[in-house]
Amino acid sequence: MDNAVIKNFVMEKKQIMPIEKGTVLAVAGPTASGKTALGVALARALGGEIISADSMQIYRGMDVGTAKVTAEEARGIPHHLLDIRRPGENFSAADYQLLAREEIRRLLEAGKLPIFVGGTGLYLYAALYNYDFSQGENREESHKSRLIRAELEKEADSRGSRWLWEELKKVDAASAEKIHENDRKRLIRALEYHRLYGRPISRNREALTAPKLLYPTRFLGLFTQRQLLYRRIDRRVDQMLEQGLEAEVKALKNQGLTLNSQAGQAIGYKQMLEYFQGNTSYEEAVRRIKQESRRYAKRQLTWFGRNPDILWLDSQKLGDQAFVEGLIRDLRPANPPLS
RNA sequence: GCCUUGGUAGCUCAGUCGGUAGAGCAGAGGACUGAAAAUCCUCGUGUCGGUGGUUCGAUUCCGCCCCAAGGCA
Repeated sequence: MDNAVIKNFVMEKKQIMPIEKGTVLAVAGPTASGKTALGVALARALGGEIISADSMQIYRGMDVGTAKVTAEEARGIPHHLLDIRRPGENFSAADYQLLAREEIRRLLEAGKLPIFVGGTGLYLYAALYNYDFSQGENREESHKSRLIRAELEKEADSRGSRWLWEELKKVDAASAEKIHENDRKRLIRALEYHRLYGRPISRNREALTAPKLLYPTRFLGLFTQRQLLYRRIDRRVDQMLEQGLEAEVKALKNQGLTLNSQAGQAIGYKQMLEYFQGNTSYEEAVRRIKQESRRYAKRQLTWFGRNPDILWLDSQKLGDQAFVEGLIRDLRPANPPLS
């Protein structure tokens, strides 16, 4: 009944070695597993700063619904890549990659430990591994890419996604083989890529199958027994409602947040917007928020579960002061020898 | 008390003119290289309310019992 993650859950204390200079730390895990608090604790103890890896916390004004760190929780630790877009603005994994790597460079130069904290797998991997989005093209091209995408979107509407798949097969058989004919988004991206750059998105097969870490990285994952995690998620959604989720979404709606924007797709926001439109009852909206959050957590576990670089920690032990102190002691860089 | 209609997968229900059953939702597993809190794929055995009878064979027909909803007293 329990997921694959538990199989990797063989954390032994002795596996944790002190971090060396130039290392990047990352804390991953499903929603509501305690990443935020652990990140702050590690940052305080190890001289680090946090780089958020969360596709929705980048939006200003989306606070309680995304469980963004509060000033109190941050305890003076700087958090980066939070609140960097207005809801309604678009943002991509490639944008994130660029910004995140900049942050890494900056922090390492300043002698700080960069600590990634977040649950968006693609963002985390885009920053840390050799993911290649063919970034670095100029503005014009990004504009062009948007046009191409809109065009493909239109064609898909009239001809169906099967047609997309046939098109892709003609120009990039390797991708067509990997992408299911119903997976419209990925089909469109693959075609868009080909039309834009004239080469298949699958060109770099080794990087695709065996991604490599770009920095010495210590990857921690938080594991929680499924039932317990679900209970925590349900409870947290209730807390969000108490903390004013409804008012937050209403305010954003008044500022123009809609269901078709990227930000409007966020769990909690989407369902509240639907409720405001009169499509669902309040109770139904709340039920869906909890359910979608649970499903999301499950997908996150699938995403991180197979990663052999991740060292899994039992999130239940995070409440145990001694456990956290022990973890910090193990991670703390060996003191330079008394010269 | 009598009549009617139901009792089938966690939930809502379909179905078997008698050969032990299937959808939706829920749930589980998986994929993921410019939307990723997005997008997509795969997975359905349950004393067919209980009990007796008819039958080679009953969840399906018949009797009785239990439970629920509605109606009549």
